[in-house]
Amino acid sequence: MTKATPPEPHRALTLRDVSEASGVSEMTVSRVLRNRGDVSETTRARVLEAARRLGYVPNKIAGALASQRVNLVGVVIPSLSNMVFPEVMTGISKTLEDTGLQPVVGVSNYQVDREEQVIYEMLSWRPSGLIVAGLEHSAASAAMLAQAGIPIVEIMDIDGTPVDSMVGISHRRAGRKMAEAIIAAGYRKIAFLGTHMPTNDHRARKRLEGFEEALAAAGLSLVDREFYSGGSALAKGREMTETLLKRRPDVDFLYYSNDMIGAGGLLWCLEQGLDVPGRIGLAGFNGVELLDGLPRRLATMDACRLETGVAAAEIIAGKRSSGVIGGEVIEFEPKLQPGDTIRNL
Amino acid sequence: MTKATPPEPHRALTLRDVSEASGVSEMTVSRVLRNRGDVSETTRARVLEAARRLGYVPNKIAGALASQRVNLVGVVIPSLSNMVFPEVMTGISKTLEDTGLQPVVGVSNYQVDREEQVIYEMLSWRPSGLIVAGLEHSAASAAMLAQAGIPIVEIMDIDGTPVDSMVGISHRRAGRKMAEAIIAAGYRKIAFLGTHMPTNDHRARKRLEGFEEALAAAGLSLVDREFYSGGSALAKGREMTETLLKRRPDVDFLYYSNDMIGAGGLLWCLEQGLDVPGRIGLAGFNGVELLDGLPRRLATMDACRLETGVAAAEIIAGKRSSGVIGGEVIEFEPKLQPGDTIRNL
DNA sequence: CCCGCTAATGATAGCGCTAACAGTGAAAAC
DNA sequence: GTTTTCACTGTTAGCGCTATCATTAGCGGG
Repeated sequence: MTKATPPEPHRALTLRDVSEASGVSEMTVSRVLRNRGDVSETTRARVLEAARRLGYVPNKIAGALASQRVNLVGVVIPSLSNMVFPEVMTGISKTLEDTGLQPVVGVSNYQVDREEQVIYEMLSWRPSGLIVAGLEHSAASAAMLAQAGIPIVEIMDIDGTPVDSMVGISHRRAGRKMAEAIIAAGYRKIAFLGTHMPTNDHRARKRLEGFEEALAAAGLSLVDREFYSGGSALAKGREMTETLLKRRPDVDFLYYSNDMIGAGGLLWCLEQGLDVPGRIGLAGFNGVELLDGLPRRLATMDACRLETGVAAAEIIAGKRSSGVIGGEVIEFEPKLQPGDTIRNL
Repeated sequence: MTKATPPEPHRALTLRDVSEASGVSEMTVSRVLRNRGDVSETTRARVLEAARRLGYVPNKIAGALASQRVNLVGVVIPSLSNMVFPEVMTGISKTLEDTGLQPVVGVSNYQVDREEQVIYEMLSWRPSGLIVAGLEHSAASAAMLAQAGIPIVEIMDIDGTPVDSMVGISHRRAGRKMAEAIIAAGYRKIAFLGTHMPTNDHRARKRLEGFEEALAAAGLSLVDREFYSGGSALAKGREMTETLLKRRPDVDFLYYSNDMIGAGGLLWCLEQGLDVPGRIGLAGFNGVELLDGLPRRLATMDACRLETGVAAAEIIAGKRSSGVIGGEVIEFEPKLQPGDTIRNL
């Protein structure tokens, strides 16, 4: 801890400073800096030079208040650390890039009350739109969203009723589809491994519900299940798989609630020399990039995260002029990626 | 795309609406909503009830302009998708939680000009402080930061001169330390595998420089090197390792610029039945959680990301009253985690 | 030579909130 | 009874910018 360069104490610069330095009115400076209205080339050059020389940075707070326009789009997601939301963010950022809108991220940690705070905080900055992960919110959150008077897009789940618009896949249907593929491949003693329920991960829950529905429709039911929470997902997948297979050696398929624990399980099975997918099959969910590097490719189901981000951002940016002004519903079709861990049909 | 509940067109509520609904002045409403100054219990209750009933959300734009205070802390990082920045964010968020400050993330994609834009955008919202990853910025960025008049903390690298404060580890030293451990363990034909240089990943570059310095000091030099860019890091690690070992079968140590490609390499080596760490040793960098689930634990070096986030946030929040007002320098000591892929000394 | 027009610039009035100060009434002190 | 005090509430004046309208100069046409 030593002393370095202490920043000089500065009164923050305002339009007036630039205006005085360039000999024109504040209004003209404002016009130059925003490229709005007619300004002569010479004035423009003089103003820009002065602004640059002084190191002027406009005050958007004042600008936003005066113009009643804020170029921000709030994005409320449960977590940054599980690889799935960053990809949605990529889609959002890319789409917003050429619209002058800027995404602002808030993280709710899968907690309803935290989400409520984040939404409140975001709305208090009067953004141009809000993208929220999931359809399940506290009553207060839902009320705020409905009242906000801006486009709201709920993403990554469409099994429910949106406040305004929604974009994503049906997790219930994704679970069903996976179960059908597994059954069709001839597996019968199927177990589930996932995050500890009931968490507030509604999407994982719906997936499992859909999965069990499809099993039931085929006269089957889950043979066993194993849950975890916290820790390294890869390591947990490994442990859970070992535990479960020790308990029920007859199981012939392991359905994981996400790819990370699935990858852990796959590594364990391969180490044990188990015949995958002959003796036992495995499948995860999400289609994370990581899987490409595994010794064998885990069967999974793509959640269309990039597309979801893109479509959500398009709705906010008004790029998707379908005539409808709000309340759009866009469903993507999750694609099964059979990989190498499920028998060929 | 169907029609759902269209949000009713609302004129946004203001303090005046709440004030009229509760029969007190706007000022009193403001006081209640901010818990500031003396307000009688009965008035407070009336105001809160009215605010709640109307669904009032304060306008922070106006509040910030009037009070000249913004409870935002800008965080500028190169990427969200490589697992390392989310952990820094965790440290920042947790530390800021009870200070009333809110982190706002901006992503620069390892591009200098993009970083400049993001910094400009952030500063234009007049945040209470700014946390920026790295010490290398464009001249314009550096000037803006120096002028901003708010605490600036550059993180994750201390090999250079900060604008104001800096927190992190010395990557040069981390590279050196790893090289020394490898040499001490008796490895002599050492190769490097990493991201394609020169990227704008200055930290990886400095690590390699330190690494080569230490090799040189022991009379050694890199036997070979291999670079990649883009794609699944795990898969790339696998490919690069194969390529490199086919080219130079005599190599006895592989130093990876990050854990993800290291993990890919490790998986490949194990599949090939190579004797790790006897015949060949491996090491990565970063200490990602993922590694815990691998069949063998990759040697790595912890970058103290959580601590870095915490300390940076503390500086901004003024929690670290070391007497010094700015220009703090906090260095963390990267810890070697030998794992199972480097011979015991 | 005046009119009408356009291009360029300036003056004025807020945006919705809060800091700072100015009351107000009732209880406490003299 | 009068003054002081204190707890509470209201009034005023901006914060730094932009929307809107007003003004000026320049210029070609009749």
